[in-house]
Amino acid sequence: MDPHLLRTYVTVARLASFSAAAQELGYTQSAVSQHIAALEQDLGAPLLTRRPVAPTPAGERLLEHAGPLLLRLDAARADVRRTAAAPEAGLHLAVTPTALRGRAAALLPHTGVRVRVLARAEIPAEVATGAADLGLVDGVAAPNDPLRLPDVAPLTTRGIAEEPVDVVLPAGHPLASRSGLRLGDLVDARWLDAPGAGVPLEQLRAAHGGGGFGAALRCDGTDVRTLLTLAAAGHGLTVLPASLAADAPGTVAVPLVAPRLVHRTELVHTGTLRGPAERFVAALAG
Amino acid sequence: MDPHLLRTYVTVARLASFSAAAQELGYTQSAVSQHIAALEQDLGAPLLTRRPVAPTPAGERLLEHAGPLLLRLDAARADVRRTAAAPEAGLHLAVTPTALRGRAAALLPHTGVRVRVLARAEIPAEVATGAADLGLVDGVAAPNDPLRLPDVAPLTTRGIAEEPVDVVLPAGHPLASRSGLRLGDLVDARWLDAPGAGVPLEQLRAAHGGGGFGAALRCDGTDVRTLLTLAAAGHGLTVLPASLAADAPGTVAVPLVAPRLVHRTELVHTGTLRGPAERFVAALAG
DNA sequence: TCTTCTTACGCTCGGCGTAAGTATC
DNA sequence: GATACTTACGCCGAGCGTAAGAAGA
Repeated sequence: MDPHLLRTYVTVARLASFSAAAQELGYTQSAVSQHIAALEQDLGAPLLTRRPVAPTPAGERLLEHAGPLLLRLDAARADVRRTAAAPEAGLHLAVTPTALRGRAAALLPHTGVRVRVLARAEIPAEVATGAADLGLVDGVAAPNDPLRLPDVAPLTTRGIAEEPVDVVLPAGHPLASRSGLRLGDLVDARWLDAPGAGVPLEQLRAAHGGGGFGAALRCDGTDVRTLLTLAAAGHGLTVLPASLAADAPGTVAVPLVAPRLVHRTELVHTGTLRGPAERFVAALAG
Repeated sequence: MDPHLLRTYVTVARLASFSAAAQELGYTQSAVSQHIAALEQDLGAPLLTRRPVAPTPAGERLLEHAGPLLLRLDAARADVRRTAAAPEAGLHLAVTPTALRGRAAALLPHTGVRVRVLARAEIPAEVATGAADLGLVDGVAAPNDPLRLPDVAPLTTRGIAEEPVDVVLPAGHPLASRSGLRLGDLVDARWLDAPGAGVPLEQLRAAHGGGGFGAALRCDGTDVRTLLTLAAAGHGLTVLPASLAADAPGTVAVPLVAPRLVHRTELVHTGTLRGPAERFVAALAG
């Protein structure tokens, strides 16, 4: 299971074509054919049907494994090189849309910072592969409970902030006058599913334990303003950290009182911090 | 980063010797030397000091990555082969010491079953690499909260049982007459650390949020009886599922009432179940 | 001086490209 | 018959072993 062969395989599967994959990878189409044949021989099972080119059941399984594997391989290489290389001058941050606020924002150095806003699930990979020095991720969890992040590599996480969670309702919503809301009362409400910008419904479903939280509208991307616009227009509910939910026009923020949940922000980094990243983390801790 | 080179590297690091690693791997010592040189060139950094042979900082990082990487590689290969191969006749279970009870035990087929009792952390790897068809893992968690298992490969987990958690005290302990105990009152107690046999202190620490739970005595292995003997002798406290804690001689089991925690048992398997494993899971679900 | 890793060198085999073959649409 | 994957074959380089070299204990 040479990583090269694996990479060829995922490319072929993605493009559903040997010749297109060959072109993308800079091989001849013959070489790609030989790669796939070698993999199939090694694993003792056909991985692709030809004409049309599509993964077999065994191939589907391999595809599920291949992504994380190649990612981890990249992460390992990046981590080792970074450990050995001289610390860089700049500071690259990868953050979720609602994670960079408060102390973290205040303590950011004033020069040499680059910030990338990404969806929650992409942050660990970004940090692991060295595309970012530090990640800031947020989400809802039980108090003092760490967030559940995809583990693409051995990363260190540390909670840096917790605050109450508000439910965002359109102004005039029947529940908008309540002083507190229980998640159980909202299981069957219309919800906005915006895993990139807001809190994934999955996390609410997990916190409540079980089903419900059907998505009325799906919103991709990392723009919180759009999410709030949709909430104000009554397309569904969403949750936000209390300090952020307060000043969204056209909406009312009501504290979520049960189950006991907090909006938690975590810092994600590799064990080996140096340069500006190290100073920023030290400042945050001190 | 050829996996072969990686495997050679971890072997050399483990044995702290090129020649010993060569012998173990069936290479000449020259080949091992070339492997390490190739890796170091590829990664652009020295990984080992020679004489004595020990990992450099960069090498330490690589070691952290290498284990999970090679494990995932094994898991991928096993998964693909299993998907393609004919379903096997027997049923291999990998279980933690206190996970195989109740319905799961009752519904087990009467022939062709092999059970291996392992520490919690080893079960996912066992299932992922195909050494077991199914895993049963237990631990404490918030109600309806999934257990946090090391993710070595894309595995499917499903909760199959939850029950109250008891604290096991030696008979005559000052707190033994209480009707319920709060975890917060026990932070500074003497605890038994038996990650293989019982609930890891780490999980209690996480549930309580913060420090404490110092280990008075460490007990390795997967034998619950020994753990209870130690508890009865007053070497420290431990927690167990209520149904199990009740009948341990020389001890008193007191329900843990806060924070709200449950002893949860989960089924771990790959997506592709067949043969006896599939029937067993279906029986458990139905 | 002995042990242990490194380097030199030659051989073999793996892997790529060219080109011919074959199967499907 | 055109398109797209497979197979044949030759070439080059990667990787292994043998053996000589170097460096530390």
